[in-house]
Amino acid sequence: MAAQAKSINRGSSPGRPKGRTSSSSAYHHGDLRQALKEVALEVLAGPDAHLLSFRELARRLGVTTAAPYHHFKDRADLLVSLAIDGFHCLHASMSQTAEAAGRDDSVVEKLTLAYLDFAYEQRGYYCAMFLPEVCALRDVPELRAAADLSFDYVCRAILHFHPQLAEQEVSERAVSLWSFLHGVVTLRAAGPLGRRLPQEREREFAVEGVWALLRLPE
Amino acid sequence: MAAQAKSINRGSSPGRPKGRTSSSSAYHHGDLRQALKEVALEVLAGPDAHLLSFRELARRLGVTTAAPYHHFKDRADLLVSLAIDGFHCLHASMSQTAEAAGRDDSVVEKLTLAYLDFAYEQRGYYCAMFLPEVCALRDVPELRAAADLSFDYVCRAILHFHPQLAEQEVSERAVSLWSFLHGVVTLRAAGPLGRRLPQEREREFAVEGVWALLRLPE
DNA sequence: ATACGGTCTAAGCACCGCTCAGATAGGCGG
DNA sequence: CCGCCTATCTGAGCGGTGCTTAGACCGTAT
Repeated sequence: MAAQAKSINRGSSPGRPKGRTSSSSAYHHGDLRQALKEVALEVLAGPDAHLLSFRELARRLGVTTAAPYHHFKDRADLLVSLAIDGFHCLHASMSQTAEAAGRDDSVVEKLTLAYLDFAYEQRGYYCAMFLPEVCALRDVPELRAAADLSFDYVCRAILHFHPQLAEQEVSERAVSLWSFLHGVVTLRAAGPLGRRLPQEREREFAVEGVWALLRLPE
Repeated sequence: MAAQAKSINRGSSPGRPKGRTSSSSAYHHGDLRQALKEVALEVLAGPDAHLLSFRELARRLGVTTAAPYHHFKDRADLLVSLAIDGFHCLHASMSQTAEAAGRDDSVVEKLTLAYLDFAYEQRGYYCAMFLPEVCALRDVPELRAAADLSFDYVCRAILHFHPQLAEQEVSERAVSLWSFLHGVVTLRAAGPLGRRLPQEREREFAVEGVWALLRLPE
């Protein structure tokens, strides 16, 4: 060890913010807040997500362990921030999908696949969104609002198929779809699905399940 | 040399194992391994599950921080041990339920409710079973075997309702039921269900969802 | 009675989250 | 131009954590 951390951005010229990094609050690092979020996402998406630590993030970015605390109140603050971004991202993904799909029944299938794609391709976000420590803070208004954005979108999609349903019933239907898909994703990540449900069957399987839950007797 | 262990419980009477704690391998503590599991379950079931630590458990039991390592290889070893117990417990619960229910359709409802009851009443076990760090170790043969016990039980129950289904299809159906129920439990614990699905509707709601998934077109 | 093995303690290493005093850099009014 | 102000970052440090090691202790087998 030693060496390395000694003087990284102190070498010759003083300013790290060299080329005026285009935008943001460029200072020593450039935009440490954004950089922290990006690196955290990478770690969350990896296999060793549970050992995500502020110190590790700081190390990767070449700053001291105290630096992150000028951009996030604490560890949970960063995770909640990522979860909010994640819900916005999921909502955007579903909106785009539905818009491109038109009004026929295929939208159900497309939205289902969009959810799965988001969960797997944006695994960092998905993890942050459903991390126990984040869920425990669901009272944070911004987080709740972001989550409602996605949920309400699903509700509207259901209402389009069952215009006669009462609000409470629509809401329940949405919960049941979300529970099913979240369960599939979680159990896949947890491992036990590996042997019982081949990966290549999963998407078709999920769509079938969603249809079954949508067609519940009314 | 030097040092010499001060002698803490050497004072007057030597024995820690005083009252001959009734059974088990009574030594200093009595049965530290079992005691660790029980206290860990309590912590896991509580709201601050994420700060379960060996040191905390040792503190609660009045032993030093190194003592637990003579009974469990490491933290994960204890958690896996609890998860195995949990799967056995779930299997036992489902078996009893089904046996008491007879052969009619009501068994589906009873098994569904048994799963929910287990998840909520044995929250410590349920948490241990689906903790990310535990799921990552699903290769441990004993853990896999315990999990298969419950899963295969569900498969047999499905086969009873759809005798003509191929093995792969039965397995998929079981996955879909499990995903749905696990999703409901997880989202309930995560928070977002709170406002969308009243607690008193949850059991009925879960049964309806299970029926829908069971009746999938074949 | 002695040797032995399972159980526990004491001490310590490396890592973690988080805090605080102070150095540094850039923007502001004078 | 200067000096001040604020945001940012560093270095050091506190208490907590997982895990290891050396040694003390107990109960039992020999």
